[in-house]
Amino acid sequence: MDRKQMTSQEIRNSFLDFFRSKNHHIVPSAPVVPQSDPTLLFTNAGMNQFKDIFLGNRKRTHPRIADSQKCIRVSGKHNDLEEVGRDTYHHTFFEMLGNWSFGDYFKAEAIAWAWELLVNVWKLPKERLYATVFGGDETEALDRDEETALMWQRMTEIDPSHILYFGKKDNFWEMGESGPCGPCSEIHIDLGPEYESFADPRKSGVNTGSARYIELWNLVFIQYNRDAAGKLHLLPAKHVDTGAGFERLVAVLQNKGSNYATDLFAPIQEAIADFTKRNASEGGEVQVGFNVLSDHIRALSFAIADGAIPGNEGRGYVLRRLLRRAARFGRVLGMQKPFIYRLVSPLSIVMGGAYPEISQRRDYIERVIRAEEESFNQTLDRGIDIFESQAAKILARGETVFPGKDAFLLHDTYGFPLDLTQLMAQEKGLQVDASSFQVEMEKQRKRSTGSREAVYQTVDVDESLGGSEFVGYIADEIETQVVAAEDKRLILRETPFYAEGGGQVGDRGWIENDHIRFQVEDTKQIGEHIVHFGRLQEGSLPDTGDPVRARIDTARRRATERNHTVTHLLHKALRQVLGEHVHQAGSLVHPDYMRFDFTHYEKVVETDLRRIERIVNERILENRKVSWQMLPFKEAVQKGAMALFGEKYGDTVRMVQVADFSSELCGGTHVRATGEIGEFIIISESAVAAGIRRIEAITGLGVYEYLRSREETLRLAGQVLGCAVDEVPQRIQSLLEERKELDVEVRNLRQQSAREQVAEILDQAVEIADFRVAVGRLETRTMEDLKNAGDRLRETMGSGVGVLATEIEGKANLVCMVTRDLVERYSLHAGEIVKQIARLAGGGGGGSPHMATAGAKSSEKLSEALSQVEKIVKSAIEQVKG
RNA sequence: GGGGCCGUAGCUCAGUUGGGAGAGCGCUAGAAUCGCACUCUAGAGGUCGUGGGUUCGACCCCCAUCGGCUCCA
Repeated sequence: MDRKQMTSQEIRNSFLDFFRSKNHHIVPSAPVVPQSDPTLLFTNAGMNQFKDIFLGNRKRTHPRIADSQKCIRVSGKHNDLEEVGRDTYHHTFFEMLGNWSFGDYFKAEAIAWAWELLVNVWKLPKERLYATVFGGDETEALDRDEETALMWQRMTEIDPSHILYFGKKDNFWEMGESGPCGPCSEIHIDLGPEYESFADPRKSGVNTGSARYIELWNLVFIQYNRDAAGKLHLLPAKHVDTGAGFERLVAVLQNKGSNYATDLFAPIQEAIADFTKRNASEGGEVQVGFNVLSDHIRALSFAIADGAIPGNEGRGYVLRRLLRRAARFGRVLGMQKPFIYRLVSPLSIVMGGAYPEISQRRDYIERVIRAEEESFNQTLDRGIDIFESQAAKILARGETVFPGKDAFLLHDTYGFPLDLTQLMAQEKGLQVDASSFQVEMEKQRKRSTGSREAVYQTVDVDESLGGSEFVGYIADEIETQVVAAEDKRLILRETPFYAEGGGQVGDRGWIENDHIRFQVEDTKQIGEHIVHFGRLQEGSLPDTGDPVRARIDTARRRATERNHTVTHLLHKALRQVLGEHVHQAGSLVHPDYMRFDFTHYEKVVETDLRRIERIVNERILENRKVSWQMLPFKEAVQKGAMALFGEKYGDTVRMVQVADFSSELCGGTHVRATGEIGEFIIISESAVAAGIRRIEAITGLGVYEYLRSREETLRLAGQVLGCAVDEVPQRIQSLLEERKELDVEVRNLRQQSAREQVAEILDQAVEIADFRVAVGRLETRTMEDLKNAGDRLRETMGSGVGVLATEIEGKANLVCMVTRDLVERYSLHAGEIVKQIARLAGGGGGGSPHMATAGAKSSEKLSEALSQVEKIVKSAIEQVKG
């Protein structure tokens, strides 16, 4: 093949340039961590960010769009994590090139352009290209997609014998259980016989799993909507959704047999070779290790850059698993200490150009990865300890099998990987029972098969009335019309209600007219509609078009605004005091308080907190003007507006400014001038996760109430202590000291009293055989005292049995002592003796041979029981003698 | 979302049918030394994660809850 070799960067750009020339609007990649889709762990396909358009929840902004989308896939039917790194083309992180038509062009253009780009621009040999077409499905009553096949023949120079039909599994695309779907057409390339992975080439071909034929591009023609019942309906507007796996494309265009050999991975692999002094060409597990590390570092870095953090659930747990798998292969390469974080640097060189978040957040990504590597080492150390003691037991029994159950326990409870267990077992000459391990694993899978189906919320709206214009920046109430009404949900043409977003909670309030009164409890955005959730207090559900007055709870909104604006002040103050590495990592703006999460590697010291608090309060006192404007994204960034990483912004953005101090992109509502905030205090500073701190604070009347209640508490303390408020700490100090002295004194007195009482009881002791039995009641306050008295008795009586009793809160308490010599000589057992006494008193007890305690609910029969002690001891001795 | 394990002294952890809260390291003081380290002796330090319940009695059993670790989705 004669072709100028393009770099990956050039290939990416040429794709975008090509579609730009076909009137496509180029958009940036959405974050890999979805901001507003809880059904999705990670962005896993190019179409994710356009889902709402397909569902009809959001209007298109452009009829034609193209982009390169970063994606992460770690589980799913064709993506087993354990396989990544073992072949040449599966990845956890990949880029998906795509072009879209929203109700604009359809099959013909999609096919023609794909062909043009592959053959004319990228110069791929046309005789090696194949096209697959949907072959119909009887159960769905769908015909063969002959239209598409015909277009391939007419519009391209493809070899007609290379047009192949496949079934629903390969050539019918669906988003989920329900929703938009349609047939698709894939383009595959034959890399040549040298890539054949089957012994018998006759079995090989497109869609057989042979490494020789690989898919380059999938063109999806969305023309149906599957309803909840599973039935297909033709869509009024047809869409095109295409996806080309970037890494494969680069491998093909750069003539490499493996994605890992392309310039996307090579620099990372070189760095690995440099650190480990090993070489991927050694093959086997070493090569797999190189692949795994260079793959996983991409997924980890991009996810962390977009705001995800390793943790123990959800997407955080996915990251943790990726890192641990990488670390495990690091060990294969002889690396015991953290080093994976050092791969962020070569990655940033490769990808930093196309995705600046990687180079900009490099330090932070490295810190997060390193911390996680260190924590994994701890997990391993713990696992090794457990394995060693387990293995020692097995060896001691002379066995050679390490039970699968134990291996599973190590894996399940302590996170110790099976292959490590196997390796360590081997070194000790043990064999892990892998099949019973798998049995346990299967049980666990069955246990947790909690079906979680994706639920897509949609709303039916009469589009002719327009819908959901937010006017809340300037108005608290407005006369408008109902656009849609459902049980507990209302949509208006215009609304002053702020929908939950950007950390700010949704507004509450009322929607009413002469006939109805609807109380709004929360406001949320679904697609492009602002939905008012609440309940009808009066009247019945309004009709579409009915006039209503919408009115927010202004007191609540004003309080929320104070907390929102102060978030911006705090953000800026944090950066001034702690440094520019501080980035917002989440926030909650509530009427009662605000919560602000930000990136910072250590606890914020008290003096810094006070400085931050002071800066914010100074800005409040200066009563600076707060203003906002809509402007193009690029312009806003040029003006120095702070944008959040991982946040998806449109072309035009809203910039909120606090005069000469802060400037942020933000859709939330704010006070008009900082003076409205009143006052600001930080309530707490804490850790959320490694590298993320959280500040909680309050403003306005909240501060007043907080300080008032503190003041009241302090005042009460002073009152109780009988001193001035200022003297409270001192007073407490001296009281504590006094208390300590009294404690000592009381203890001495009690001991003295116990000594006297014990001496008296000892005087009245009875001789049995060659020892004494002392029985008596005394006055003590606690069980502790009684036990101490017992100790005293045993120490002074030399050889004997002592039973002491007391009454505490109406209950009988007993303690029985037997001196050591009697325990040995007569096998006397204090526990047994006390049990019998307690039974007589209507209670229970027990203990060790030399000391035991017992009790009963009432002390009524106590004296009677004590009178039997002598008898009980005697019979105990006789049993031994006899 | 469903499981498993763990929260005991400043740190690492023991604590076995429910019957007096422990060890090692660290800390303080003393002995020894010219001084330090080592050593020896003594001591301080515990709401046994939190809240309920069962029991005469709970670190231990039951329920709830919070936090950490971990596996599966």
